[in-house]
Amino acid sequence: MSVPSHSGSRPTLEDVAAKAGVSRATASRVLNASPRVSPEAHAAVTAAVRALGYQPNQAARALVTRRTGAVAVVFSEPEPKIFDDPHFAWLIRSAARSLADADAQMVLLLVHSPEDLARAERFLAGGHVDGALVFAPHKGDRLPAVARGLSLPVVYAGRPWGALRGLHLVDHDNEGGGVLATEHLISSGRRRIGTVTGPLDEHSAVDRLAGWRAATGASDDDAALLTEDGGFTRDGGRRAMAALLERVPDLDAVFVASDLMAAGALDALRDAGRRVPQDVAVVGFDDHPMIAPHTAPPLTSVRQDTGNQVKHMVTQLLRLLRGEPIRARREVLPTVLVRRDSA
Amino acid sequence: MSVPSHSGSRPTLEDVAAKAGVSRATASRVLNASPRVSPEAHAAVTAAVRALGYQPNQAARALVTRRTGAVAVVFSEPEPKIFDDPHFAWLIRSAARSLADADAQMVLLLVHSPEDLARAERFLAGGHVDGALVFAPHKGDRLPAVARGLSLPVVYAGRPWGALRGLHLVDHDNEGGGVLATEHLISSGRRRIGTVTGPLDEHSAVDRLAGWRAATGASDDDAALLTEDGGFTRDGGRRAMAALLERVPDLDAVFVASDLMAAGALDALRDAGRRVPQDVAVVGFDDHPMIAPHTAPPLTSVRQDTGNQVKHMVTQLLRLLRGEPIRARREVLPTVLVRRDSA
DNA sequence: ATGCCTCGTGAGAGCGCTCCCAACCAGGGG
DNA sequence: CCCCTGGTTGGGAGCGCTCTCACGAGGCAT
Repeated sequence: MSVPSHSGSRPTLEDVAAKAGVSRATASRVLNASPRVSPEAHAAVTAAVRALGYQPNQAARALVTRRTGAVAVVFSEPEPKIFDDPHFAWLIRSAARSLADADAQMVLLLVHSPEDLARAERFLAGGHVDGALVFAPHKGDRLPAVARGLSLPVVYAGRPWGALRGLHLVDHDNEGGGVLATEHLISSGRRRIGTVTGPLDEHSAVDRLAGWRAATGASDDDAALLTEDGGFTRDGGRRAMAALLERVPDLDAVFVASDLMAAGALDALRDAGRRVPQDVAVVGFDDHPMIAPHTAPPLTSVRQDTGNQVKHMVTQLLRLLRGEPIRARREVLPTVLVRRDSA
Repeated sequence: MSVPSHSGSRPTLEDVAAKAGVSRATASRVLNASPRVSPEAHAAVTAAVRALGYQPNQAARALVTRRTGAVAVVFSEPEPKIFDDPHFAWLIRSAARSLADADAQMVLLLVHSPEDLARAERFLAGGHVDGALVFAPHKGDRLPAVARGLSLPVVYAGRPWGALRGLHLVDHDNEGGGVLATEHLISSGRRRIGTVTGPLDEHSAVDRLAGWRAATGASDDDAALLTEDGGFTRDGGRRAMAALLERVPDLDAVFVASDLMAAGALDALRDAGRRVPQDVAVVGFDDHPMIAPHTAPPLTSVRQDTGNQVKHMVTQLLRLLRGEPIRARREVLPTVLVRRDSA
């Protein structure tokens, strides 16, 4: 039964080769754009591919090349967070675009629970993907440790907790951004500058706070007084702002470590009857396109270019996959201040 | 060179079999939970798997089984939409959860442009996935036609445009929901009831409008007067509400076809100095957990259970994949009215 | 004319897995 | 005592592809 092509199923490379009158090897060369193929053979194979509607079998290809062409994008965050915070939508979108541009498939893994983690580990170890982009900012998250044991190329967003040796990551200059924001407030004459921080189990939150601290030169006592955790949520920002206002009535400026929290802070300020920026100046962080330009008043904010960050992560991962020596294991992207009306 | 296991690379089934002292076939049987394996062989293989840290090679498995264990989730929407509208975050999250529960991998495809469409087609045709969940509500979208030519099991969210023959889909009872909302307004004594619709190139928007029309029994003239397109965006909802208010000053109720638009409509009503619900009663649609309970006043809304819809889509797709006869090609999920304070 | 290199090509060996088929080893009935 | 049955096992083919290797044909220098 050496039937060359059973009409029912998808055509194989064998069928293409037969139709083009060349060997399977030559057909494969054409498909993989090998240089050493005669123009005639190339034309014949191309025509056969088109005529047959041939599509390479990815599983067969992956089996021999040991490459799947897919990349996992892993978010390790509590479930509500990932889906309230518009920042994540932005990250997912950026990842989708960057990976599509690189012709890599994006496999999305959302890790909320220990079971999810076990599932993700199994998946990542299973050879389904060539590498992974990991978003796991929280202290105590087991994902980085798990990923490390996997011998899978991984690039992190921001600094994960724990040992950084040998990790590849793309971070933003969070501390520099905090300095930028705070110095802007100082140079516009503000004297009593508070800050609403993110959860301090995330490096980004810690670093932004450090920037504020460095720029204000606050004493330990002042820092304790002028700092309030807003948990990177809108409600948290509102509550933190209200608390700050109560504790420090003469506050005339605040650096809020995310735009989402800043939106909440603006609500709190409005409720308290403070005018922005006349009574209290506000600087946010992220320059989120869906938030910063649309608050009342529009928010002065530290821009972190999320799309760019993800693009760098993809670039770094692709380099890793190609086995190229990587320029910098840890990339730190700059942040800039975008001035609007709130400060 | 018949070296059984080269220590550098991942262990293969061959290695497991050797270590367990059985044949590759028996080892395979254990892994695939075949019944006809002796307890001893089973134990030996299980132990070997654990000892070696064996992970099946998915590519090899996919090559022979012709199954990848992955499902594509395709969103065909203009880029801004997918990422402003919290509804999409909700959909993605639901899909991630349902597919994870089904032990299927989720490959996310975002289609914004013709190039994206071509890429998606190539991907879907390439045998990377066993099936697809498609969200392509807009009239004129080429995706459903493309998908149809692919001989890939597909389940749609809502009714796509074009011929429905042979399509599998899970929809909500949008018209019924529109009736529910409007009758609630009527029964609470409202007489002049307008509606803010979604873009009428989506069936869901058309159906909700039809529900309003059926319940009000509006004449063509009245329908034209009392209807305004809000485009399923917050700003659109605000503008539509403002337009309606201007055109029909004695309006005392409005059915807004999405919560996001309803939030905008509430802004417009506030701007116009109308009290809700005293002057104008408002009913939304979606009962989105991030919006409806948090507006001022909290929104009475028609609940459509998105998580449930996606779960049904996954169930239907899995059935399709197993080759089981499918109960209903077109499932229509009920909607219920959730009363809060806005109507 | 002879050697050598380059170029295009085909044969064939796998990649790691599943699954068909035949072989095997009991034990029980004829 | 032999055959048959039923459960368990291993051999081996084959999924569709890539890639190494060897080979023939031509071009150039010797």
